[in-house]
Amino acid sequence: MTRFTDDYLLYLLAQASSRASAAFHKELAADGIAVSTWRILATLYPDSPASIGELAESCLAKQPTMTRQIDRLAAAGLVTRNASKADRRKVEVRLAPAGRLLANRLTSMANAHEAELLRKYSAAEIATLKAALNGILTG
Amino acid sequence: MTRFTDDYLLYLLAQASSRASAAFHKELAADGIAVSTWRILATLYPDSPASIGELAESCLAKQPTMTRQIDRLAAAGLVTRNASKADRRKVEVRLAPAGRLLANRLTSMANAHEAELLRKYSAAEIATLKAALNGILTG
DNA sequence: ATTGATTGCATGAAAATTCATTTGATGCAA
DNA sequence: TTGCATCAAATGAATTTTCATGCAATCAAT
Repeated sequence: MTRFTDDYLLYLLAQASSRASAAFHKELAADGIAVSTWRILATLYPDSPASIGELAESCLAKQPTMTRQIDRLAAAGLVTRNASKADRRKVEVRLAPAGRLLANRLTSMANAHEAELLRKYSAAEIATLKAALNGILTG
Repeated sequence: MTRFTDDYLLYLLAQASSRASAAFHKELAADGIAVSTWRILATLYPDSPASIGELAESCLAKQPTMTRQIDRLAAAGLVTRNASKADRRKVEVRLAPAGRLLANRLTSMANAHEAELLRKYSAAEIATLKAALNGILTG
């Protein structure tokens, strides 16, 4: 008897996401960088400010988690946090110079890793996969 | 300027996985079922015993986390835990009757949710997506 | 069989995440 | 305006997860 998960798309997606990221996450760990930190920097890079709520959604975390992550990154001088001009309830988070520098390095690593991961696929296959994933996101 | 993440495959994968599962996870929450519980039951269903380590990998958790999850599920009477005959270091976890009953209900819900999610795609598109994801897993 | 290394799981302590709630800001209707 | 519902973020408490480590079973080599 086969397992239920063998043909369950959501399981496949979660496993694929986890395994595809594993090698890169190991590189991050070797650099002492938490995955959550990487996600925040990647979201803000190169110059896209975001609110706490937007960061939480982008980084797959809850809002209180993100508030505390930004506490840490701000204390470390990687991001700045300012009340939004338009709506003072919102916090506008953006990369500080040190954060942009780090993000620049990490995104290079990420691009290299992605290229390696996709090396065995054709451009058409990759485009198909990305389109399908985007379809799930927008559907 | 676009965001780095806009075209980064690993981000796309993680987001797609999270969003595709969100609706079903909400159903689980309404039933008072933790996602981690669901993953364990789904892995064991219908009758596939697994070790703590195998469950951890299948459920995207670390081994100590899984030990504690199984503590809870065993206490709740949903799974049994026995030393493996072949290798007494290993713990053989399997569904208890109550767990199988629950898993049966949840997998039905999961199948219905997946069907709904995939309704707008053709069989060929779905096959392509699954093949690509499997490629990532085995690559 | 004995030694030494490895594997699988358990567990105490620490860290990260989340829940529930609060606080302050905004928008809207009367 | 005033009052009220809503929204964004912060925060204390509790839960969950993870790290570091320990222990017992197995394996490999002699």
